[in-house]
Amino acid sequence: MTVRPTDTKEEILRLGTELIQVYGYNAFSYADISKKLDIKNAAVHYHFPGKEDLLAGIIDQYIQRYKELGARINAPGITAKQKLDVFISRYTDLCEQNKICIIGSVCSDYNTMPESVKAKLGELIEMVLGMVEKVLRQGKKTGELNFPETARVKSLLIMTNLAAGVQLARITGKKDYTAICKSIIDQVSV
Amino acid sequence: MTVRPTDTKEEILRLGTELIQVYGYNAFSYADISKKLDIKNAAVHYHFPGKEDLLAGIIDQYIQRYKELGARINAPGITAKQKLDVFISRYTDLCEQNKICIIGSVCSDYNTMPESVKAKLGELIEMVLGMVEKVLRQGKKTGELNFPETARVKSLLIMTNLAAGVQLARITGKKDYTAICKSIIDQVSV
DNA sequence: AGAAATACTTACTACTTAGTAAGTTACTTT
DNA sequence: AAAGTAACTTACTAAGTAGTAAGTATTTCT
Repeated sequence: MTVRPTDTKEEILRLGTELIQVYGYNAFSYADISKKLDIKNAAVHYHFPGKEDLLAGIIDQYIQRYKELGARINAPGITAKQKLDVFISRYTDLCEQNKICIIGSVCSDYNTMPESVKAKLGELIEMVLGMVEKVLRQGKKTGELNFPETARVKSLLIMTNLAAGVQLARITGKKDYTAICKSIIDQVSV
Repeated sequence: MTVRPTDTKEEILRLGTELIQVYGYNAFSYADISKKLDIKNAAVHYHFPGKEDLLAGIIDQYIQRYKELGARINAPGITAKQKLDVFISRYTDLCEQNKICIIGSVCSDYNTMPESVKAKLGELIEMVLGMVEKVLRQGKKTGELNFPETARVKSLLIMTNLAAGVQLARITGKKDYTAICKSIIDQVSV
């Protein structure tokens, strides 16, 4: 088992993710990727034959990372509030880099995507919502958190606040995003 | 004052708006517009020299319509809750047509836009937020509505719920959007 | 009636787009 | 050592992109 000579494929995924978060899916081309990585555009096609394959790969990687996050979160000794903070901080990180969530970004172009990618995106969203829902439900059960809505609906409210919050921050500034985050915490605090 | 022989310019604005709401700003071309309106693509360029001029025109029209909405809302005899419903129903209409809010749509492509359009988009958002904020503040004052946050922050929370709610509905279905709307109302009810 | 403006069409250009087929290099397996 | 495979590059194509210059028909102004 030798060290991989190159990790071009991973670099493409990384840059592709960034381009979606910064400029949007239909606003970047294979040329943008190949130029920045100093490879030929055919090299990008070698790893991801079509642009939809690249998008599928990016979403797959996102799903994988959320799964890892889920495993980390389930370690003992972490409070529900801390778990919720983990989700919020992912969006805060995006906000600070002037990026937006890929789900929100790709959603604008949703109707230009093939069914296979639409399904993958649905899988990702349901996973994230399910994870937040679980944290909320458990937090409510142990008395750590409190809110009048069901855990499912509260997860919808929180995730829409965060997703649109980072989008808004781009235009009106980060102050609004900060206020949103503070309110999310306040709303579930006992 | 005669009847305009054609209203091509308005048809372009209408179709452009629809294309942004359905496919996204960077996913449609002047050819999409000219084909559907059965005109030549140069005719679109005649009315809107560049694509950014078209986007600016679309946002201007949006601002105009929100101003009209604001005037209608200020008529006597309308309760704060009814006013809030007017805003919500605009998003509900979008949701039913599988469209998303142009603000949310264009936000993905924000960094591909010229400064002039960015400024216009900021103007639109501040206007909408300001209008919702005003409704909330007045409703709280008269005792019609109640919420722990400031009117500004509550308007941020509601608008992010709605904007991301219609985006989400595209992928996970309209049921989630309906639940979000119900919660928004419940949260401000006394 | 003549001039000017409006709202286009015709006919194009330069460029970018995703995508491909065939060749090259270097490492790995047999 | 030969064959195969992985990871590319070279060199191209067909289609689409925004955008323009010049011409035309129709209405409006003077």
